Amino acid sequence: MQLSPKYKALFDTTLEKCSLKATKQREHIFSLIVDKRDHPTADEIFTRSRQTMPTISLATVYNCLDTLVESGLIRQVNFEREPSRYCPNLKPHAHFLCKETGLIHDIDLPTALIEHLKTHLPENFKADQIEINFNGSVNRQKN
Amino acid sequence: MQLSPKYKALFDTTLEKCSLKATKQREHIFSLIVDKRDHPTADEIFTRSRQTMPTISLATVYNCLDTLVESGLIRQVNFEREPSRYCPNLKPHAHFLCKETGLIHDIDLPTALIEHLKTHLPENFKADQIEINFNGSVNRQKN
DNA sequence: AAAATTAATTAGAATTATTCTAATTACACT
DNA sequence: AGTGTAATTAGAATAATTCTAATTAATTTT
Repeated sequence: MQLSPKYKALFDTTLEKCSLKATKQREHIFSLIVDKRDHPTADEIFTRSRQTMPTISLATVYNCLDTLVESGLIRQVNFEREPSRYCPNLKPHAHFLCKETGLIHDIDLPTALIEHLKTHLPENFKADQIEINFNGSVNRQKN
Repeated sequence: MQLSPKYKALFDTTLEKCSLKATKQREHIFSLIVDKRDHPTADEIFTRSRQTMPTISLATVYNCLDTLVESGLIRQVNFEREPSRYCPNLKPHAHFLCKETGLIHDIDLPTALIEHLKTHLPENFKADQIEINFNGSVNRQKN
């Protein structure tokens, strides 16, 4: 539950840049997401954060998550009508939801490919963000 | 509110193939979505359908939408925490949400590009579906 | 054609994720 | 220490969606 110096610095400078405060709740939630990168929901994060910070409220969890997403420290992942999930991987990547396990997997994508996708937009369309979500199943590897 | 023969045939044969019934509620909702392709929400569809079919219930709208999505006649579009929207465009395409107008635009993409995206998946990942969502703004065209 | 079976629709209640509200707390700056 | 602003908190409110149980419609069997 302790941020590595690298992430701690990222956390502090990013919030600073957005003129937001680096509170202990925000840091705590960020560290949980960085630590266990399993794309938890707000509710799961709430449960986990309570274990070491028993006074934190669900509203704060939502507030912190929104703050972290807005500042660009984490990404919000949405699949269909499911609750939002959160992801600390800041490299360009897609998500893959396995319909059998319910697990979300990160799929690394070359930046060039993402940029190439943007070339299919009409000229007057300016994209801030692209979300690429796969649905399917992961076959157990033969061994 | 009348399906063209082409869409009527598509509707009938597709449901037939899934051994689902081509009820008048399902047809009505499908025709609304085909007719006004503005990516309406379930609630908007409910309001519109009431105008010509005043007895239809919201539950039926949801049921019919689920049925149409499952049978592949329409696509469900999800942006962040917003309510689901529905799209009759069956060609491979992405969606672009303009943060200024709130409008969703279809972005045609070559099938080859979609297929190329799949090549970045690990070998044992089998994708049924890919969803590509852009967020940004549409600049008014100079004239 | 009547009866039986099955699927679809309906109204309204229930659920659930998320947002809002108003009060309190924490921190930064004089 | 006192003031101002931002963040946190608890709990209520909202809104989209799903569930439940009853009714209706359609299809098949007798």
